[in-house]
Amino acid sequence: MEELSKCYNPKETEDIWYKYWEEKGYFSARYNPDKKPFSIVIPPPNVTGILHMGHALNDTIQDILIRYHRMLGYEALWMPGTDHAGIATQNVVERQIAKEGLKRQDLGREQFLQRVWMWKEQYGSTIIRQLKKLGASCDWQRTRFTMDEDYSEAVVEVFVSLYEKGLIYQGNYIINWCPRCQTALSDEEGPHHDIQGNLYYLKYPLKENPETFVIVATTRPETMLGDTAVVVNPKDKRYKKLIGKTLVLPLVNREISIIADPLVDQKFGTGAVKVTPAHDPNDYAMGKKHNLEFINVMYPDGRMNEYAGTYKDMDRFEAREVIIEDLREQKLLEKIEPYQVSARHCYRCHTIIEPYLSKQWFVKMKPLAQPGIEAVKKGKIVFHPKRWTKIYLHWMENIQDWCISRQIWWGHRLPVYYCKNCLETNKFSAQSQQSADKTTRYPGVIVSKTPPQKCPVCDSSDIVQDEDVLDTWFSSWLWPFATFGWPFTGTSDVRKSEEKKKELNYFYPTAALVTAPEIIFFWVARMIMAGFEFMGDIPFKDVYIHGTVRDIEGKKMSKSLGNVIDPLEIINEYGTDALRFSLISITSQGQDVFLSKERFEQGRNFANKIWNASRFVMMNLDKDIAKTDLCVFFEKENLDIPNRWILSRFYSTLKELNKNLESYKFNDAAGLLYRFFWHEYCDWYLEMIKKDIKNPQTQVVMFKVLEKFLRVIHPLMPFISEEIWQKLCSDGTSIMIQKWPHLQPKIIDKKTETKMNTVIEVITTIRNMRAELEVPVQESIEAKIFITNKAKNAVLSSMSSDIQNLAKLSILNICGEFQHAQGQFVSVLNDMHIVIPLTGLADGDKYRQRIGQKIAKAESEIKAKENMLKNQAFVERAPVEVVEKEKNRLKELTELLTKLKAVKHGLE
RNA sequence: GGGCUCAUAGCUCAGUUGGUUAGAGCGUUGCGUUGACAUCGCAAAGGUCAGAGGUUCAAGUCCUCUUGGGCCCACCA
Repeated sequence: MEELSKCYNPKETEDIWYKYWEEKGYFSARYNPDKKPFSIVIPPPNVTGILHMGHALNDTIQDILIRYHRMLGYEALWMPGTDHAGIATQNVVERQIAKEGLKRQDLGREQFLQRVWMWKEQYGSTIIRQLKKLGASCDWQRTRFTMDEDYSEAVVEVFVSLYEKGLIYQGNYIINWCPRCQTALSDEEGPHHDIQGNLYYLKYPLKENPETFVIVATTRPETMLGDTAVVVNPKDKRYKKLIGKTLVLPLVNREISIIADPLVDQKFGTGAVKVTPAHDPNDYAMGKKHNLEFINVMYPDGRMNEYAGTYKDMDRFEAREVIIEDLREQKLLEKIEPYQVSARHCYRCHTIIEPYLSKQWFVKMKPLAQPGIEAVKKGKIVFHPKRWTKIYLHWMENIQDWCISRQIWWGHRLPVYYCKNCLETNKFSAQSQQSADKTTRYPGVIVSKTPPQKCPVCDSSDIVQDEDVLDTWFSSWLWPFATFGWPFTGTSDVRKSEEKKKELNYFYPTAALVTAPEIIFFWVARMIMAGFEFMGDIPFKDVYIHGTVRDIEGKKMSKSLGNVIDPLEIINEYGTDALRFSLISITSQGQDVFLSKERFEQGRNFANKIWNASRFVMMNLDKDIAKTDLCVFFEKENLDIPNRWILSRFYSTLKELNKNLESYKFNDAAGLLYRFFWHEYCDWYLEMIKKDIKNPQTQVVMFKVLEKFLRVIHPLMPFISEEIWQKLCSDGTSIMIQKWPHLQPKIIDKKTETKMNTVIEVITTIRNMRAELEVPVQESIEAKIFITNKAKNAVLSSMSSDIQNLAKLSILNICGEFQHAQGQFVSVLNDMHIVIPLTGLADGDKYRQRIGQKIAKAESEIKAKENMLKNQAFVERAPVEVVEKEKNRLKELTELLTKLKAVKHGLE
């Protein structure tokens, strides 16, 4: 065994051990029929990602689960990888080329994509390197990327399969359009946020009588240029007579009619609603229902188009201002009221989304959701904490179709091809889109896994591929099985693909999915749907949802707010184990995590404590002690109280620890280990055995408990546990591959724990008395303990030298019946009197006061208990044990009070 | 509009199915550095558990309402 330096220095060891683990292949997992599988797929971080606290928390939890199960003897696989993150990555590269004064259109699709791949090669593994710093024990050889060739095959397979089942369709609908990213988005990608806007009341003149108006209220007046009707409630008396009449739309002078629909709320605004079918989902539905015209008045970039007349080329918000001014001039503006509007925003660039009519591809979700709903209801998939179940189910039960086409370049291109000839031929013929036949459902549209050489309908070879790419989540939702190589079409090597299938069967379904609440809909729910659809089974059994990492003020950590605490900085300053331990210990079940830098000191201090205690043990440990078998040793039953106690405490702790880890209570696990090691092993056990440290039984127990502690702390603090393990138990193997300690219920010994508690209480009481008497630590004093209980007397007698040591006593007498005497300081501890002679010590003012306080407290408690027991209802209705307990407690209190009073009396 | 979540010591938070005297870390106060650790030790102070009502023999814990934070969902122009 080597000398250890005085402080734990994480920087010197972490990288070395990480490299060692990786080189030894300890992270890799493969098909192994002799072991049970335990697998987790990482929520793939964006390739553009850099490690933030959210990742640090998320991945620490997963690493704990993986390391724990690996030690339990499972074949533990943690599947790593990154997500191509369509819009996010495209934005990053666009910004990069913007520095060269270029737009992606300047480069053209192919060249631009080349630049993205270059970027990915250069920076795409940043987050992987950072995960390694965190100690993540992923099977890196398997690292997947959602744009890998074989992964792309999975995406195509899925698209074609869903299309053939009729679950993917194309159509013109109002979708969420980001004018900045210039792409369609799914509903999930356009979260609602309130903005302060206005409700504008516009006057639309009646054709037959331009001096009378219908007043409509709108929050987006610029859309009025595309209005094709005004709708009122048929029951609305104000407008009944006007239904069917014609209005002249101001500014554009187009005639629109007044129609009636019961959906209109008479109480809102004026009760008359302008209808812009091409710019609002409700209006769209209204337009469909009443056969209205759809007039799109904007370009994709949010500027007004040729249908906007004189407002052409103005930005939508500029147009809003100008239109309002123009209406005001024409006296067609009734009023403007401030109004809070809830508007969707692009989740990538936060631009206000424009509901926009366009032709997109959609997935029919209702049929896919059904098995996912049942699985959760039946408990085949369990959310932790439970409350997310409801949120998941609510979303699944109200699921909307998923817009999956994106008008960007970076991503999986749709496996959709167009036969120009067919498109041309069918242009003017009214085509039924209801056809069940996948080849004729959309004339001219060919959906195919491989690019078709010629059109199956007309044989033309004038075929082009759809320009759009798929939503990133359309590839992510396949992650739990596509990462294993599904659908295994890529290789012609049959044996290899058989092997891959075997692996998938072995590791799928995965054990748990660990993630933050933000992506339950984006990802978790969709993975469940894809799992059922393509694997016929759940993708994971447990979903553990942890909290969001926030700053100390409760704000979400984000770069733009500048409130981030960089995990790498913490690693640099305090060490990885400190980061991991601190993060875990403040994460209670799914509650958000409020972080400040100081929190990491606790982790660092704990690491240092482990380090120094280990150093102490190693300095005092005889060689070869490691070989002694603890069990045999324990069987002899000749262990003294401290040794029995610490063993019992270890196994008691282990029992709780196992429970906590199984139920995802990581903060409890961390707290348990912290308290055990610091306050039991170090504060009491090591202090107690110091005086006789060469005692052979102590040597063994001291070593064994430390060694086992290192194993159980390893999943939380992998580096320091390895570093010490290597020095303490140097048989050349890593702690990573050791067995998790086997629970030994026989060693849990509550009697010994009780005995030791008595000793601890006695010592604490004497220390307290010393402090009150202001006796310096160096000064040894005399003390007596009076106890009539023979068993307790025996315990204290056998431990008297320990008590003397830890309470710094020169003489300790353990006697029977308490005798009152003058000039002594007496404390009453349960059934014991603890006495310090006052000769040469400060007078007992403080002490007299203290006794008075204790008497008052005992009296008030006794009164409460007496009242409780006098209460007939309590005695009759409470369980017998509880009543018994209260009676005993009252008895104890009464005895205590008698003693306290006697002591006080003796003082006077 | 609907839903979730939080409010416990000066600060940040634990507190299982209701059952003795409500816990931890940090901070505060006092004492302490000859050999594991000052990233430390010993001891202490500090709480009418947000407010009101209810259920119960018994409420920090269950129910209702109120107040104040945070979050999510939602087609009311």
